[in-house]
Amino acid sequence: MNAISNPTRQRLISLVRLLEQLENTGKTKVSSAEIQNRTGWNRDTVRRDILALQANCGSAQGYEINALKQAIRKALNLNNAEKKCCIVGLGELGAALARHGSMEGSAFVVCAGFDSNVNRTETLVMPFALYPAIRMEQVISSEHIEYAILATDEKEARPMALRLYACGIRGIVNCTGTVLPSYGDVAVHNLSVLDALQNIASSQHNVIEEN
Amino acid sequence: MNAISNPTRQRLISLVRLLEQLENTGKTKVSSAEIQNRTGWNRDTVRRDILALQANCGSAQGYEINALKQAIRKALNLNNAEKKCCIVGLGELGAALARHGSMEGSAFVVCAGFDSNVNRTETLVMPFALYPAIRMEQVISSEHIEYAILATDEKEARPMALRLYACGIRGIVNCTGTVLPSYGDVAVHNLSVLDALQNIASSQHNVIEEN
DNA sequence: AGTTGTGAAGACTTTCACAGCT
DNA sequence: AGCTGTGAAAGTCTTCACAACT
Repeated sequence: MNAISNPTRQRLISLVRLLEQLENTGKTKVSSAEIQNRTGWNRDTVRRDILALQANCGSAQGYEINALKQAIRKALNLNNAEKKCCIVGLGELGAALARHGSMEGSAFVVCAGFDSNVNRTETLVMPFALYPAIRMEQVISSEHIEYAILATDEKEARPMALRLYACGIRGIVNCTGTVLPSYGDVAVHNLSVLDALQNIASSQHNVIEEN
Repeated sequence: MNAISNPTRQRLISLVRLLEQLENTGKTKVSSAEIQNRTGWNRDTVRRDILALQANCGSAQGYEINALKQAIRKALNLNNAEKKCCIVGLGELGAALARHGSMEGSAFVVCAGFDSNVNRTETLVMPFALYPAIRMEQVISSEHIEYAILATDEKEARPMALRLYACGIRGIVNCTGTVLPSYGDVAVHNLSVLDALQNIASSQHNVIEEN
């Protein structure tokens, strides 16, 4: 029972999305070469990733899309009962992430939102319950919420994260600019548009210097 | 002139943010151990990362924060003239990213927004010019825009990306759910809250299975 | 005690090369 | 021709261990 490595897991998670998009075009088979075209990942790497699933869904005509999708979901535990999450911080970004909700069809459901501005929680209309931040620990515990999407402004990010660390949550997706560490059993994943821009720009800079 | 590796570059970019936050608390020195506490990165890795800068800003009392920050910025080309970017797709998410703008103080400036819905470009108020999507290629070229933040809905993501590939841009930060590859000289960085959630959840799943 | 800097070892990932199959 | 599956090689990254210094 080989564990699936981190890089492989990240690619497989994206691959599920790609497979869904390919299915919508009516395709039923896909080759590692086509996946390479669509994602930029080397085809050998793609085959190794799929091999790690031990799913046996490939043939000389390529992989069976539906079988592969199910195998990934099963291996990564992504088709189980709905995992509850909440959004912390209902500013413009938090509200956009909440409504934008590309979560449908996923194993996750947003079931609560918190903001320290009571005005915000009383006037916003969302398809889930909103609470003042002071009730956060209580609601997370009573509703058995496991994941948080953190979208406060930068100043509130650390204090809110410290509260989240302490209330039995399993993971945080941090959409604030503040860098936050994982803490004990609480996994943190930092997302930042600016970091992404800087990564692209500086990697191109270094490429130029190599020549 | 050793090139800086990808993992190192990503950490250094986040490290700059952390250093800024530490500076705001009045600190002037920081050790690799404290960086480990704040980020979760192993302290040996932190030291190696900083060593790659060849900046010589460490002593037995730790690193000089300001010198380290400048060294990273210089090595990664993050303090140069403003690099222009645009936002493609001005739905709720695009608008939030535009205004939320944690870009101030960075090497980037948003200077245009595009949407295929003319209503949107005419009624939204932003601190930069808005254009109908049909003018995208023309504006990107005439304004010398180098980077794009893609925030359309999923259906528009691929066609918009294909247009961006073709108009001389250097990089795209893709905030749509659609997986997009880098293409030629155009680097793409995919950002997804759902992917981040799934990563956290499935990594914890695998940890449990290992026991 | 603490710190950085660094060679060496270890662990991990990707890529190559090719067998076997359609 | 195409494809997957896979051992082996190559490449990359992290961690260990410790010298040198405050």
